[in-house]
Amino acid sequence: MPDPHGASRARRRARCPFPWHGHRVRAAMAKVDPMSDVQTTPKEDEARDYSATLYLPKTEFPMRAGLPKREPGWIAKWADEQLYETLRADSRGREKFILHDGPPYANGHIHIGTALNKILKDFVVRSHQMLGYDANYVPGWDCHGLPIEWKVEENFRAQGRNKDAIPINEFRRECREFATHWLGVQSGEFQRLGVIGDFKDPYLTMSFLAEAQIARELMKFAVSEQLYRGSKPVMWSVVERTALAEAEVEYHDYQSDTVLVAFPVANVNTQAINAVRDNPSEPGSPEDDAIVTDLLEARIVIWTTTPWTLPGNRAIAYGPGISYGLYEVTEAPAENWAKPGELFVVADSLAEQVFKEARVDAYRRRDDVPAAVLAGVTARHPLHGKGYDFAVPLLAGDHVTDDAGTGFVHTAPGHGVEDFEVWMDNKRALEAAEIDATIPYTVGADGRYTREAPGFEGLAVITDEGKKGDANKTVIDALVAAGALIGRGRLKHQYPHSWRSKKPVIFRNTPQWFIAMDTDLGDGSTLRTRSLKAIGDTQFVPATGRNRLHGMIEHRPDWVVSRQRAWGVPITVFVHKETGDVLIDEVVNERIAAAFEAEGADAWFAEGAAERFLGAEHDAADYEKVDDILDVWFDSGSTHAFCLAKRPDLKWPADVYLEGSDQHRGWFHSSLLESCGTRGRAPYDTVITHGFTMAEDGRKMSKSLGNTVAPQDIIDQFGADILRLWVASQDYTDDQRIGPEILKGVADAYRKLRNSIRWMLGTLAHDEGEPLDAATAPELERLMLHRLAELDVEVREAYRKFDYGHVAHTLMTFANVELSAFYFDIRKDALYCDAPSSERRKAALAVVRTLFDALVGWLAPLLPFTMEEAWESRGHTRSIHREPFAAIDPAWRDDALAERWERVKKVRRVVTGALEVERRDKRIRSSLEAHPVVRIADDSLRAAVEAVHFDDVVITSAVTIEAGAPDESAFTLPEVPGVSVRIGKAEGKRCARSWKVSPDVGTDPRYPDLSPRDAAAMAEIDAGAA
RNA sequence: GGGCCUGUAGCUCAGGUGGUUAGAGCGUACGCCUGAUAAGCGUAAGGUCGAUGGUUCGAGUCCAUCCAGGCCCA
Repeated sequence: MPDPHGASRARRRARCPFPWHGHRVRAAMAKVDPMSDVQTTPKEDEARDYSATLYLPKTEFPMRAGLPKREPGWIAKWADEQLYETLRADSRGREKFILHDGPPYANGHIHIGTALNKILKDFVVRSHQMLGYDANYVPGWDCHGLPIEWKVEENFRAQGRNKDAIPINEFRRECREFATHWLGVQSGEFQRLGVIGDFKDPYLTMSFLAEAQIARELMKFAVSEQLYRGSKPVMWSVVERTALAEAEVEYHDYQSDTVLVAFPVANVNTQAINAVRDNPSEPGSPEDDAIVTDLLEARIVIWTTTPWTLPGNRAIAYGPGISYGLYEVTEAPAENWAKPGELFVVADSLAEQVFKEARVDAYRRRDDVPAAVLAGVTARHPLHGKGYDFAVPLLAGDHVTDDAGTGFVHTAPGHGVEDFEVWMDNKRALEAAEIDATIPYTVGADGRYTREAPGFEGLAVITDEGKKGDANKTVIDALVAAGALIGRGRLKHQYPHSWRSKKPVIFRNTPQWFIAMDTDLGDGSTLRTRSLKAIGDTQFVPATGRNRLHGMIEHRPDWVVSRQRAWGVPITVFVHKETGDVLIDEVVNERIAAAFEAEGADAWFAEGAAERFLGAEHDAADYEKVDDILDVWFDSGSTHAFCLAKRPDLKWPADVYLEGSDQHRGWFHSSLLESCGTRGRAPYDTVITHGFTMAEDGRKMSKSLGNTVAPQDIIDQFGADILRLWVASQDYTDDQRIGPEILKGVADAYRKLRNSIRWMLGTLAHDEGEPLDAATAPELERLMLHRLAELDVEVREAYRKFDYGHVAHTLMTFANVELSAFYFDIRKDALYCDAPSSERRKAALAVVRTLFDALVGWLAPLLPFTMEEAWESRGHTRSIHREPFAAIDPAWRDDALAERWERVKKVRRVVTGALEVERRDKRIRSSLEAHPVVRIADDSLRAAVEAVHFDDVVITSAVTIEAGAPDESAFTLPEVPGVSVRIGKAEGKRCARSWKVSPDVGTDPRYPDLSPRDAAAMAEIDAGAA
């Protein structure tokens, strides 16, 4: 049997031994305009090469994008032509759509999460610009704060200079320079991603204007009396005389004294017990009486590794889920601290261990002590009668465990975060019980006891050298003397140390500034109620963000806004030395703000600042100038105030805030509080959150696992548009994944899309701009216009809903399935071969042009580089980014037509299936060799097929449609009942130009090797060239 | 440990109010074309819908528990 396949291969090889030469030859030919390169005198002795007479795709738009190299060129071009400024001018007077930028922190290079964030913002901005808004984007940077201070401090240390020895404004100047450097770096990195915005005039939290406005905002809180001075324990390094953040602390082994201390029960409130009991209908049952009587004789045992905090003790915390017992010591050595007959309350699971440490030989459990009973217990301080005569309430705390200690936690609200929180949570109840909720300042900045630790004043907890002082020993001695100590020991454990001095740190109570969540603002609302209402008025994408933010605001404590730092906006407040009142004077406040606007916040720290700002009206000697720095969250929470509200090219409130979902705790949160406190509503209408970027396996990226992906690497290897397409093809509201396989997939998808655009460009090289007339266009063209009308609605809606995944998936599927594999494939014959005068060809060109304009526009927000390139390749000199989305006539929509074509496509599938069998069995190779005979039982279906050029639709040289029941021996598809297809060989000769097989080839004697259509086309071409 | 959230083919995603053999694109394999050519077309394979238990005539869809992962707290 002959092998036609092999033979044809052999023939090709014989013609050209170097197959790859073909590319060059064809490429060279493709550059020649077929219109001017027509052979006018066909030679009779050899077959004429008609390929030069076809309207083949012709374009300089390369198949391979070379994005990493070429993208910077587009950026330079946009800068040259001042695209951003032009867009603003273009859209002057339009409705504004404002996405307000959440400021990244100005230190270090951007990472993949930052890139995702900025790209998403760019999608929002560009798509709304093309939807017809004035979508102005002003990027911003967060410039103050600790991390920059650390770096600057490090730099000074490298020069052998200590932070304390540097004048504060010199230090601040260095911080400013550091931030300036990094925001410059990041600005370049953002622009490299294709982000468009006002990079020449961004907003900075350290600009003088911002610093002035931030101070103004803070002073608004002072004026409305939402700002108050309270206290809070902070980690304190005695050696360095400074507060430390958690990140500045490292844990090292440390030997601590441990003590078991007994607190005598002072009072048992049976009412309180009953209030907590499951069955309050049985108050004062005999059982309870027994416990109460016993308890009044008993002592509650605590265990601590910091005996020096006992003067600061104000409460005892117990675990509501822990089972406690009342124990009696029955045997103990003489002279033991815990003596036979004494009663102690401890957690059951820890009793054995506690009594062992207390050197008790034998004990017995007398009774249960339910948590409900403990709720009503008040104890006495072990140093009662020596200046510690207050009540020590028992408080429920979820932080209490029964895996170590006694099941009771000695609570000194000034010396621990959890202690502080339990204390504050119970503040109202304590005050109701007439217990003073004030937290004492028992230890000073020098690490020594103050007057508020009676009997121990002046003793050092930690010395200036970082060694243990006498505090522990003295306190323990006092406890022994009071008979309160029942055990002691030593423990080596991990204990926080300063990362600089490596010396141990302590928690000590310090004055701090708070913004009250629950102060009545005069209209019955509080910051909390206002914020919760504002959350209700805000739209969240995804919707779950509302719950998350609501839950946080609902339960958060007052906002601590003070930091004992150097680099930031100061808390510009004066406190009267005697009354402790905050000075409220608008004249002073305005003096401060005006000075900041002119000189920056450094003015607060300049010589004579207090006198300058207080002026003649107030005596500076009467006031304390607060030198604390504002929490940077207050800075960024105020961006709406100094950026949105101040810039005439923006508006307040913003349409959209868009950040990572971690910002529910951060920027969304602080902006909401700030804005509700000063303006009564949120600074945004919509909050969009994105998830986090994970490695390919769905796990967190980490340097140690080596699964990190840097945006710079992706840009260098693939280009920014690939990174952007990655962003667009993910559901950003959830966590995303990235890695080599995923990027390869994105690059593949990009290449396919790019090729479809390239083909359109090549085809449109022959477009002479014949106007589109939908009414007279062939059905197939009208079908494509119908789809455009549908897509127009779909794409615009998806952009309005910020659903970029939907845009990307829809458009890529459309380009692949309906264009490349269907419409383009079918219309190649008409577009390549039809005569210059062909209406069909002109209609197809007009539709391809319309498709191109629509697609390039729709994709421009996602792929700004590639679409600009495509747009320019069409000969446009005006950037695609200045265009609105293409105007699509809604009248193009024709559902009846589309429905008919859906059925035609089904029949097409049967034909394609039948052709595949023929190909597999080597009866045909190209579909143009086939002549399908299609038998259709259903009349309306047959009519639909007959109404179209079905041979074109299935890309065969001929087709026959028959009525009748399906031929069982022919090819059928179960999902398309009533249709059978038999494939015959197309009869006649192959047309040398169109390659279609037809008995009519040679009808025109002038072109014996052509079909009539091609002959007529050639006649026109030859005549035109003559 | 608490709050919020996620888990559908190798990859990226669809799957209103529970209803026949769970879909798409890409990728893969195979075939065709060689006039989109480091391209284009076709066909096919590929899923215990994270797991288990329950509600129901019927669950990817509802409930519970568990597992894995994420963010924020502790």
